[in-house]
Amino acid sequence: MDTGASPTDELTISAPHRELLDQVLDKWSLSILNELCERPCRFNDLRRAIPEVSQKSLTATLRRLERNGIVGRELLSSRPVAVEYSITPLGKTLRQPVDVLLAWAATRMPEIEGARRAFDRLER
Amino acid sequence: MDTGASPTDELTISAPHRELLDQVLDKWSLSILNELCERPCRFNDLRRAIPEVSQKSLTATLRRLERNGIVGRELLSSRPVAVEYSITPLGKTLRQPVDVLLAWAATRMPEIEGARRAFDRLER
DNA sequence: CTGGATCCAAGAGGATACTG
DNA sequence: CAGTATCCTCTTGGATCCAG
Repeated sequence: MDTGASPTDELTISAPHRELLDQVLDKWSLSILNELCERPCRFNDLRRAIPEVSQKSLTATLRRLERNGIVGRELLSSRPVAVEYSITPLGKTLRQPVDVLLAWAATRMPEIEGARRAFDRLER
Repeated sequence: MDTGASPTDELTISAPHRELLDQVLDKWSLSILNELCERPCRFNDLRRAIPEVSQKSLTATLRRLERNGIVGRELLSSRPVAVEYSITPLGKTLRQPVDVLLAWAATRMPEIEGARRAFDRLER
């Protein structure tokens, strides 16, 4: 495997890409994706699974993910309204890149914590 | 090394990891990394390279990246003060995961724009 | 049960002025 | 040149109440 990066610069970042990643990698999206990758969930299932998120933020995040085609929303019944959220095929393709990122975070965390301590020590 | 996590959920997200990714993938970090991956830069070089960022945000982002060991800061002279920012070895390890993410964004962008249009059409 | 509407507090971030 | 300090605005997000 070639880690030598592309000869030119694959890393160039455009505004639309930045915006997309902002929408998809925001504070709660990863936790939601994590839940929905395991099983479809109703609204309150997600609230229970991620207790720190407020109802408002959960609604907003789900709407955003739905708009971007990452999660699907299905009306199940309509008397005591039931809604089921699930991951879409497109959403599943996001998992591998995110896993790479999480793996990086996990591996490098000790180094980074060391850097933080060194920085804080000097800066004080 | 196995931390005891089940083999199927690599995607589990912990608070420290989330926080780390927030610090390192925020609005301006990717553009800064992009510049510094090509060459070390002085403060105003970066301002010119990324005209949309304010001085305040640039300072804050550089400080944060420096604290996390992603960029280095070197005082060059001291009469008309000169400072050079550069990517660290740790910072370079971030490039591959970010590239994977950007590649995802680039390939999936058409699909996502389609999803957005469909959503907006129905919701209106 | 799902989620819209409203109010409010806290933080992010821009503009400007000033300093070593 | 490379910031720091201040002010001020705008957004984000929590809490609460209400509706289909």
